[in-house]
Amino acid sequence: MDFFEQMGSTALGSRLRRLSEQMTGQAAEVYALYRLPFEPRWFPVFCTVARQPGQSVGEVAQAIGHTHAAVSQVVKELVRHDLVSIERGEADLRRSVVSLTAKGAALWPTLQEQAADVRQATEALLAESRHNLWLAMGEVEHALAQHSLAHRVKAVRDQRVAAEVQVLDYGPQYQADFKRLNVEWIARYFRLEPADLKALDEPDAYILQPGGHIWLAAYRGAVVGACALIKLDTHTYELAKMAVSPAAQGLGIGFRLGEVAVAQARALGARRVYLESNTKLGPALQLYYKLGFRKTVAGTPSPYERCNIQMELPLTP
Amino acid sequence: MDFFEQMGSTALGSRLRRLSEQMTGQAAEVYALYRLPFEPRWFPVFCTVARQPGQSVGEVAQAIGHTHAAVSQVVKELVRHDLVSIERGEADLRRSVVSLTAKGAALWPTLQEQAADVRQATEALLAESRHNLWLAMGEVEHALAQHSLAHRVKAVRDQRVAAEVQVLDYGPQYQADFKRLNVEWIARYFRLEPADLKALDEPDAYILQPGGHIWLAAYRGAVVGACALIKLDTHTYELAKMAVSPAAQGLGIGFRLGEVAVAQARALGARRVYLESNTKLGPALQLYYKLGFRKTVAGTPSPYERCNIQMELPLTP
DNA sequence: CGTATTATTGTAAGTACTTACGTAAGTTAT
DNA sequence: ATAACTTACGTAAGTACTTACAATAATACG
Repeated sequence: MDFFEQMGSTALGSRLRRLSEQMTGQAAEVYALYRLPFEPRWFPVFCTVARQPGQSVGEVAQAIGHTHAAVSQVVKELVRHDLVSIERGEADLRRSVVSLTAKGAALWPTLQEQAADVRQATEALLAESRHNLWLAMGEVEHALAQHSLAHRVKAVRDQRVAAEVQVLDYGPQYQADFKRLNVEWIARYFRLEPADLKALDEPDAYILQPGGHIWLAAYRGAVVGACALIKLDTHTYELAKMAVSPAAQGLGIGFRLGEVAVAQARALGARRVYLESNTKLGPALQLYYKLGFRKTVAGTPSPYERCNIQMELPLTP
Repeated sequence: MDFFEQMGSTALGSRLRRLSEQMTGQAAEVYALYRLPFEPRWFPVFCTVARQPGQSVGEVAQAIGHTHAAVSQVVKELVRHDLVSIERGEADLRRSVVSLTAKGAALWPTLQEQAADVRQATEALLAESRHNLWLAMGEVEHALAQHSLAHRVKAVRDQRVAAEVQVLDYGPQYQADFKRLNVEWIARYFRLEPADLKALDEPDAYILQPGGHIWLAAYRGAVVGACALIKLDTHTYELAKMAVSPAAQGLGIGFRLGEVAVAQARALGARRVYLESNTKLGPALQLYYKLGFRKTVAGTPSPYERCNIQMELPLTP
């Protein structure tokens, strides 16, 4: 038990499960108290049917928030115990329309009475606490519907990672890293082309001298990302050589590099930033989209075979 | 979903379950986010072992509040994934001592980091709500440990039933009920004896005239319980002919009748109330005990074959 | 010292749901 | 009218635990 205390809310899911098991276990005792030949898990289905007979399996599932499969199974059991009966739908023969049998109808008043007692007891239980469990659950469900847990955790991690990621300006000492990171992904998805090697081996001559820029991203002592901005003409720069090592992908490093490059292009007075990519590279395209790039219709021919999509980001001065 | 709104807290268990499922489902997404080859359900076990290696299966189960069987299964899976290893205990060969493998140890820092992120995210999630779910769960768990749900529901029901149960003084119109209720249980557990029939057929002559009393309990328009007080001598009354119809048992009707009888005995100046019963009748003996009766050592011989236990309640004037 | 009891674990089966999938009935497009 | 699809349902299998039971080791008792 001390696990929960130590882990705190990390184990929220486990703890919810444990409490729900405790509750359902005790629910069985409650039925025993009333000596009803009835299992707790039947309650939602039975109750829904009793209140409004003639609903189909799917409708009941909708009402209680379970799957149709679960309802189907419970209904089967209820039929076995002669508490409900099913008929084919009149207009629609696919539907299984459920209604109470005489035995089920006879049970219903007692069950309602018991439900009222349970309700009063749980309401008293909830009222005992300073923090109302029922309302708290409602709030958490609502919050999770807005942003999933994964989304929230990602936000936390991104913030933590952001503090640890450094974007560095290019220097000759990074040429090897620059080449390694790009070769890594090009070789993984395509074939290295001569045009690649020229720029990767001599970034100074092919990128920086013509008025371009290169950045690298360092994370925990390793260089894990790279990105370049190549000058095409006075008003146009190309975002190229974007690479993040697989181990560091998903940490928002590409986005950070892209932001820096776009900011620099804007500072240099560019009217648009252009890029070429391949539709096979889903996550990369998504990143470009998030940076504001949109697909261009017609395009300049590319020196790279692998490029089958062109995007651009117009910059308003 | 409107089921929850309509049923309110009656469905507390179901709702807890649903929320916990939602949480565990999203937990899987979180692991995917970190690209860890790790399943959420392993977490408590793995974490416990990583923190303090060399614990046995039973000890881990104790720490995380699951059964040893669950831990055994998870450990088996973790072994299959080469994350932990098990050895026989040194002093005690029954114990399965669990520790991390090299691969498991390598995973641990990342997992810790992830856990810290999850914790921060869930804490922010909880902080968003006015009613703190974590604290509310703690309070409810505590409250349920004090009194189980069944106990609470029983209290509610007893109160409701008490208002509907009426204890009636005997009149000739109840002779048939008085006989029926007693014959019912005597015939069920034993054989009717001549002494029974005398008192049941002519309660006036055999119970009331000699200075005794008879009460009946009515519940929802039916007479469902009976009980008599027979005068043995100036200072001693016998509690007898206690009967509650099976359908109404467990509603505290016997206790109500017993209380009335004992109060009357006290009002009549009795020093003790005596009764005879049979050890086969467990619930009845429990009722007598709750009323304050205790087993007597030696006893007067009984006219009834079925009596093998005698109890008495001393009354201080 | 042998036997009865207790402790520790693993395995099987159950629980109350889920997801995945197949079948039959209905609906829409050609 | 036929093909292609969508919908409703039931069945099977999975999930993450549980309880029940069996096997083996340790300990207590006479």
